[in-house]
Amino acid sequence: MRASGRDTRGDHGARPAVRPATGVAGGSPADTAAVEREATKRGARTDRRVPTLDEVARLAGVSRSTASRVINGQSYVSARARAAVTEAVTRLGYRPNMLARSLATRRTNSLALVVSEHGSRVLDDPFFARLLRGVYAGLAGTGLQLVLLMDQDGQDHAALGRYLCAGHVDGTLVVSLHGEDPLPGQLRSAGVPTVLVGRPLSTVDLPYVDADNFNGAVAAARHLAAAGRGTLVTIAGPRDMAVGIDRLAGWRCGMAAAGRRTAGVAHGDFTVEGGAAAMTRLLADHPDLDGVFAASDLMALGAMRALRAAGRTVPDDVAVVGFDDSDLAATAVPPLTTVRQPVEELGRTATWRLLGELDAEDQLPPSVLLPTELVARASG
Amino acid sequence: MRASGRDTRGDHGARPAVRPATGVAGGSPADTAAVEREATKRGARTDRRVPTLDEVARLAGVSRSTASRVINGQSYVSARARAAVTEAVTRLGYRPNMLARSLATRRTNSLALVVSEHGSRVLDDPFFARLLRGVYAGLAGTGLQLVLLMDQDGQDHAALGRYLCAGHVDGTLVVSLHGEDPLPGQLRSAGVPTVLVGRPLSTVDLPYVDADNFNGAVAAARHLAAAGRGTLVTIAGPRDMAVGIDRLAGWRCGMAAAGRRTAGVAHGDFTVEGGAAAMTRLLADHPDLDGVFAASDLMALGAMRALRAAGRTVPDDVAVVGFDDSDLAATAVPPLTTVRQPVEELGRTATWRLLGELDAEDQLPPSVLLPTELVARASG
DNA sequence: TTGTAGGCGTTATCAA
DNA sequence: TTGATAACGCCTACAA
Repeated sequence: MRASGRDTRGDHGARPAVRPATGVAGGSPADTAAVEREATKRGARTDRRVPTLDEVARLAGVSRSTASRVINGQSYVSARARAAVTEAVTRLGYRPNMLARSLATRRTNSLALVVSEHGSRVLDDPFFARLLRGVYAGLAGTGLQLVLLMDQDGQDHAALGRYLCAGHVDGTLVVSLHGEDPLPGQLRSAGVPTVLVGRPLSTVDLPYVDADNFNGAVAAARHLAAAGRGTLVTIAGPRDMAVGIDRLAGWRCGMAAAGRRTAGVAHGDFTVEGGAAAMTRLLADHPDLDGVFAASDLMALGAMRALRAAGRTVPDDVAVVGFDDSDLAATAVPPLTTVRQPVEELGRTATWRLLGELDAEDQLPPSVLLPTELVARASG
Repeated sequence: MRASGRDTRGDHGARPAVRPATGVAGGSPADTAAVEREATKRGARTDRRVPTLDEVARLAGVSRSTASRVINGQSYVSARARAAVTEAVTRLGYRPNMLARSLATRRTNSLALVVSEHGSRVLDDPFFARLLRGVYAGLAGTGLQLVLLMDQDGQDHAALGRYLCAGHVDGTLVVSLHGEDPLPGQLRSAGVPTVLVGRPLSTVDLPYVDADNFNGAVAAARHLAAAGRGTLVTIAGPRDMAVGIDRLAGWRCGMAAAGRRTAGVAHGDFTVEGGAAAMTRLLADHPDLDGVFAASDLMALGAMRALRAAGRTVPDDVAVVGFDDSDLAATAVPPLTTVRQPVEELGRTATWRLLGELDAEDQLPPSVLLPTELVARASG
C-alpha cells in the first residue's frame, strides 16, 4: 500500500536548460536588462487570458471608470451600477492586475524585508524569526504585504538592489548589513523609503533602529567582573558588522570601568560552529580562562559545547554569558546567562518608522536605540 | 563613551497612524502634492522624478524604440545610436521601471516561495532553511528573483492568494499546506504556474514534489520492531497535513508487517514543545513504553527532553527515532536515529519542476517522490 | 452619478 | 536600421 498512487520516480534528476547568466558587455546599469530579456525569450507559455476591467465594464454595461470606482469602493456610484459591476466581477472571476494598478498609482502596497546575507544561513538564527514576528506585528492592520528577500547564490549581490529600486515595493527594511554594503546607498539614491535594522557601518543618511549593544555588553562585562572570575575572554562578532563592533567596544569599556583587562578576543560569525571554534582557540591560548562573554547566544552555545569537549564544566570551571536572550538560552543546560535584546520590538519599531516614512506625516527621529538588560541564569 | 552619537531614545513607542487598508482615501492629488511638499521641506526624501525611457531617448536624440532596443541589448542598432543611448543612460542614472516592463511583457522574472503558515513559526524549523537552500540552488543562473511570502497576523489568509494571483510573480512554490487550504485552487484557477512542495491533502490538479514519507516511516517501524523493543508508540504530525498522515500510515503499515501493534499514538505540531507534550501524554498512558517514533526531529528532541525529565534514559530505557536527519539530529545527545529526507533536493527538484512549467517545453511528470532512508545512531 | 480622455513607463508591431 | 503607433491594464481629473 502506498500513500499516493500517481507519482513518478526518477525524473527528478532532469534539469531544464540553464539560461546564460551573462548578458551584453558594457557595464552600464541598464545592461542587466539584457539578462532579463533573455529570460523572456525562453518560454512561450500559453497563458490563459485573464479578464480585464474593460470586460467587466462591458459586461456590466458601464464605463471603465464606473467599474473602477465600484471595485475600489469609492462613493458616487449608483446602487444599480454597483450591483451590475459586482455581478460581472464574480461572473468573470475578475482580479485586478496589481502591476497595472501600481503603474498608475505609483504604489504597490507591499514592503520588503531584505536580509543582506545569504538566505540559508539566515534562517538558522532565531534572531530573524523574532525580528519577523515584530515586523508582522508592526504591519498588522495596514494591509501591506511583506516580501522577504535574501542573497541568492549564483546571483550578484546587486540583483537585490535592482529589484528593490525597480518599483516592486513601497519601502524597504534592511537587516544584517555587512561592511560597506552598497545597498543602502542605492536605495537612498533611488528614493526608496528605507529603514535599517542595526546601525550601518558606513555613514549613510538613512534612519536606523538598533538595540543598545554597547551598554548590553557593558553589563555583561560588569557581571563577569563582579562574579570574581580571574581570566576573562570574549568571543566577538564579525569585524565588519556594527553589532560585532559595538558589543566588543561595550565589553572593553565595561572591563576598563571595572579595572580589568581582557585576556583574549576571538571573532566568530554568530553561529554555533563559529562560537565553538573561537572557544577552542581561546582555550589553547589561555588555558586558565574562567569567564567568557560571547556576542550571541548561538556562539555562547557553541562555546559551551567546546568547553564541555575540553573537559571544563559550566559554570564551575568557566562562566559563560551570551547575548540575545533567545529561546535557546533559557532551555540550554545549564540555562544561559545572557543580555536581553528586545528583538520583536526592534522589528515593530523599525516597521512603524518605515510606515511613518511612507506617510511622511511629520518629523521623525533620525534613529532609535532600544534598551538591553542582563538576564542572570545558571551559566555564569 | 557611546558607540554612536546621533540616536534618539524613547520615541519608539509612538505609533504612526495606520493607513486604511483599502485604497479609498489618500489618493486625491491634493493629498499627494501636500505630502510631497512636506517631504521636500524636510529635505529627507526628495521625491526625485525617476528618469524614464522617454527622457533617455530624447537626450540621446533617438526614438523610444531605439533606446529600448539598446537597453535590452537587441541587435539592429547602429553603433552610434547605441553609444548615444548608453551615454544618456549613465548621465541620467536611468533604471528601467520593472512594473511597466512587466505590464508589457507579462513577465516579472520573479518567483514566490509561499509558506502557507504563520511566518514566525516557520523560521524555527530547520526544514525551511534546508528547503530554501535547495530552491536557491535550483534557481542559480536563471536570473530569477525569489520572494518569500508567509501568513501575516492581522491579515486574512486570502491576502496571499490575492498577491500571487495579481501578477506579481511568474510562478509559485507552495510549501507546508494544511488541510483544505484554498490557495492551490486559487492559483490554479488564476493560471499561475505552481508546484507544491509536499503532497496536498485535497485533490487539486497541480504537480507536487514530496519525500517518500510513507516508506521512511515504514523503515522506522521496522527498525524499532527489530531492535527488540516491546512497547512501541509514535508521536505523529498534525492530522491536517499530508506529511503527518503519510508518516503515520507508513508507521502503522510497517508495524503490521512486523507483526506488531502500536501501543499509543499522540499528535504533535512538529515543534520541540509539541513533541515534549506528546511524549508526556504517552508516558502517562503507557508507562511501560520503551520505543518511540517521532514524525520529526524537532518532536523527537522534545520527546527526549520529556523522557529525561521523567527520569528515563535514552536509549537504555527508551529508544527514540526521529524523521528529517536535520543538523540537530547528529549533534543531539545522544545522537538521534532518524529517517533521512533529501530536503535540499526537494527544494531543487520543485524549483526545476516549476521552471519547466514556465517554459512549458514538454510533457513533465505530474509529481515526484524522493527516496528516504533510515540513519541509525545512538538514540535507538 | 457617469463617461471621456489622457497618462503611468515599457515593449511589440509594422512600415518606412 | 529606425520611428510611429498601438498595446499592456488600470486610475483619475474633467466634463457632462
